[in-house]
Amino acid sequence: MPGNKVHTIADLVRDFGVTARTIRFYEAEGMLTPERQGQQRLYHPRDRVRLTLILRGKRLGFTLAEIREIIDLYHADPGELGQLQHFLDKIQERRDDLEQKRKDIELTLKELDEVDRTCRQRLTELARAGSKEAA
Amino acid sequence: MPGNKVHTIADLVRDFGVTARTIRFYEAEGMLTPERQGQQRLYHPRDRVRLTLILRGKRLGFTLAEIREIIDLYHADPGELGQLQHFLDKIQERRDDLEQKRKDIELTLKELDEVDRTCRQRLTELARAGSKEAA
DNA sequence: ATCATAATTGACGTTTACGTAAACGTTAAC
DNA sequence: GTTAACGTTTACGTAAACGTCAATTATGAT
Repeated sequence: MPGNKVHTIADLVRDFGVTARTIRFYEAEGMLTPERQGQQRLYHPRDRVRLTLILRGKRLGFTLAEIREIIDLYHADPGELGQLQHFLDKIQERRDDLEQKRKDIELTLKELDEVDRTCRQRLTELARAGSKEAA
Repeated sequence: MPGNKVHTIADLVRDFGVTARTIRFYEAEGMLTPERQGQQRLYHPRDRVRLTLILRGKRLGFTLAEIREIIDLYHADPGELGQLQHFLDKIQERRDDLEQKRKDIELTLKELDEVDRTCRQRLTELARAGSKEAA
């Protein structure tokens, strides 16, 4: 149960389906910051959240650098006014990017539906031909 | 005008925003099959379609190998019954994949919206504070 | 004929995102 | 007290997807 506990690296490996190497790599990249108990790493809920975000980003084809930027947006200090406008711009960039991906998905799904239909049609044709042959 | 004409590699570079190296690379990978006129390559509408599909796939984070599979689905010979079922399975895999991406996009967009809202809120706060200060 | 422009080929280089292996340090179990 | 299980560090390796030359070749303009 990933409720409120801390976790070992093996837990994350099990829960997220990635290798320990990968998890340490993300830490080396500054994207995870586990506590240390002597030599061992202890992962807090915060790290699990981040890992979730990282993997989600990966599924969408973002590079780690882009994912880092996105995560930074989430945790960004409000800061001063100029920074804020910059943030808003960054957010809009990401949104445009995601909207593009969404369109790409719709198109691809439509085309796959089309292929699927003709495929099933051909299937029933073959079935009919088969039953005739048998008769 | 990419109507029905054939195109040089420079045309594709211009129209698709990729380098000639990339285009030749895709050909070496068997994903484009331009006609040859002596030494030069001539790209037909078919190649433009494929390039479109390739770039769309890339935006969605698919590897070239995956993109190749998807394109193959589009042009797959109906073949025999066993093949057909296999195709249908492949199609379903891709669909599931795309649905997952869609969910990921929705989540990310929601979170970005959230960040955007708090960002704008902070912005108006700063604006009010600024106007008070001026008074 | 020559010069510029566009295209090709071949080869090596680069970045990203990890994989893999070796050697070492804990802790728990037997 | 040693062996097994788990974790760490260091370092080199690798696959994918091109980038970046450098050396040709063809073509059109002057």
